[in-house]
Amino acid sequence: MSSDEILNQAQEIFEVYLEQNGHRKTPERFAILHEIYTNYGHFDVETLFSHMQSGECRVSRATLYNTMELLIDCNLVRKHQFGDNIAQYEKCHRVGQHDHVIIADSGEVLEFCDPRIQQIKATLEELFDIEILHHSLNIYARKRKNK
Amino acid sequence: MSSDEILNQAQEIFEVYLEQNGHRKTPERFAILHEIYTNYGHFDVETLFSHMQSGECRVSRATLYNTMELLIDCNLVRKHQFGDNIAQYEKCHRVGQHDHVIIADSGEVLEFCDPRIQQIKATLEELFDIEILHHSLNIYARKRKNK
DNA sequence: TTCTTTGCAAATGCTTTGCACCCAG
DNA sequence: CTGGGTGCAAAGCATTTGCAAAGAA
Repeated sequence: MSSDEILNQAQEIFEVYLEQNGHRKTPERFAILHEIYTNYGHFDVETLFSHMQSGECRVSRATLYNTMELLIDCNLVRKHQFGDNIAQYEKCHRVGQHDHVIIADSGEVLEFCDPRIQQIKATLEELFDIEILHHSLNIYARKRKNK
Repeated sequence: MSSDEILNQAQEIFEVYLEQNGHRKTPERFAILHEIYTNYGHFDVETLFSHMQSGECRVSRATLYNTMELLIDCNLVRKHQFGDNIAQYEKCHRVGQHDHVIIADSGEVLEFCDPRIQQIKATLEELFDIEILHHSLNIYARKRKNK
């Protein structure tokens, strides 16, 4: 599936979500979705804000924060807190469940997916009699120096 | 090992750490360590602050934040970010590596330890040629309703 | 005495909120 | 039209910082 198709699907999902929840389909909301799905893997609100300031549709920080909540609510975006207190966001439509390796020096974020996580979750659900909603696994590491 | 012994060991570790790194052994620092090791599992700075205000040794928030860094540096305390942007801390001397289940409704924190995490980490170190420093795995769940 | 540490209060930086104006429905 | 949405600026809140005073070495 091309990234255009992914964007289109995301827009459709967002539209349906907005309709079903009685929210208006404003140009700002779609501009934000478009920006996110066109340009980023992981990002923070400030980056998004400054990029969109130099674009055609300028939105305020307030609108960005509002819209992020909507996008999170309809599973088009996920929110992370990687240690510092700047929230990081990530688009997540059709992106398989994965986890993160954060490189200490550079802040670079790698992604991986290990099936053993699912096994652990299954064990926990039984052990604690809980229903797992989601999880976050972050590995903090540094690159090996000696080759 | 009793909790008194754990406290004593922690104090000793802290003392050695302070000496070796040219930090002074102030009463505030030991009062904070004592408060943490006597009273909490997980806690945030504000809780610690207000509890210590009503105690004998009153410390400022600034000192609390400073001291938390020292304690983290010598592995007597760990820092978490469970989603919101209030940092949560946890004492960790002689507490085996473990991870967390956060119950959505109540905010209750359960602990667990699964050896498969270590296996995953070993795999990742090889895969990405990195040296893993630490990790954080948080499972967000809700309690099963029907019994 | 010396120089780190403390405490206070002000500053910072991310995020939220209040409110007047605007526009999707 | 009408009420939800937007932008702006102000407010909130956790955390950090500057600086004078305190006190550990």
